[in-house]
Amino acid sequence: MDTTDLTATAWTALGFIALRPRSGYEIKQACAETVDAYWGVSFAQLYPQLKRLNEAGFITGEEGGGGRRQVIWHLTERGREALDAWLVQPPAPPQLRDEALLKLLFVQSLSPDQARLLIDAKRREFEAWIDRYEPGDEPDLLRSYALTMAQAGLTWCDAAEKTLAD
Amino acid sequence: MDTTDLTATAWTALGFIALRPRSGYEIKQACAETVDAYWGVSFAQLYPQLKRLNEAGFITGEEGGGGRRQVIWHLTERGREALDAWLVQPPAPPQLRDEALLKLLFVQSLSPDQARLLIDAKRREFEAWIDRYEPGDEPDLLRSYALTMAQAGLTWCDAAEKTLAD
DNA sequence: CTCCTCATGTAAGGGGTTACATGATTTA
DNA sequence: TAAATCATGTAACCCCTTACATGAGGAG
Repeated sequence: MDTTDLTATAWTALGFIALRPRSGYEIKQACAETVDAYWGVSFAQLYPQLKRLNEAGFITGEEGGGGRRQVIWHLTERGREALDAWLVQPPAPPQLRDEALLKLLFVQSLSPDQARLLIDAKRREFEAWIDRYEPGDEPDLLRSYALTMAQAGLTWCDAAEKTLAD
Repeated sequence: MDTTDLTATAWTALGFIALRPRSGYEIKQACAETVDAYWGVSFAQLYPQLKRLNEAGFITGEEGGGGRRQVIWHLTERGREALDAWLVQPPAPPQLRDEALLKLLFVQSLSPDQARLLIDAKRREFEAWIDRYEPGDEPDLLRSYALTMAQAGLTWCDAAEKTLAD
């Protein structure tokens, strides 16, 4: 009933369960395949939150039929309502922490060599994104987001190195 | 001596002090003007960390001469060495949490209207970035980073809305 | 028979945010 | 003289991460 103690991780889990019934392990996998880059989820947060979602009556557990022990979570009607209510609330402002950019601020005027190293690090990062979120078959807004940003990042890397060359 | 208990906030403060001597309040201001968007710093973290930097011998405090009570922090030689050592270490991978994108994942196939609202929210965010990091006089790598990303974000918003129109 | 993957959890610690508390000084 | 800004700090809480713990099933 009291949804105040649900963390963002809980809503993430609820969202994936709404797409189709899953185990906690599968939710983690789904995160890794989709929102990984801008939304981290760890088991240590996931399992306790699943328990809370269950207590709140938003999901129900079903023992998996396979040989391995697992619990498949299903969305309840109340869970659907709670999820819909959460989805229409204005999203929290994005939070990011990028140590490379912070360091770049401090070295950009002092040491062009170190600045170049930091830019290289970011370049590899963006290239990894592009590899990872390669264009797929179906149109996916998140995939295209990651790709657009990564491509822009590479453009910035080129420009930044050119700036340093002066 | 023991630098292990210094948080990223401490290194941020040290970096700004290295640029020129400042008070804690001025460090906060400098963050707000530069790294704000991708590196949050709060007073509650800042002041204790300044105390630790002082205990470690990385900075020394000087009572401000003005009417108001304030401490101006100066970088020591050891502080410079520690900062340089930190700067050359490989930067930690960036961490971001964007609730809008998470919600978008869950509504993109179900409710185009809600998806449009989320895209609008991101659009306003990017526009705010562009206003805030308006091109300045001197070439600044961080400013251009923010602007490049914001512009790419707007491009994505347009494309995403077009995708939804189908 | 060993190792990797599947699968679910617990314990401890850490960095960060929000809220609270205080007081002087400038501005309207 | 009231309000906004300057300026420093503390207390409580919260979410997350890392590390640890356990055990079964499949692959080689």
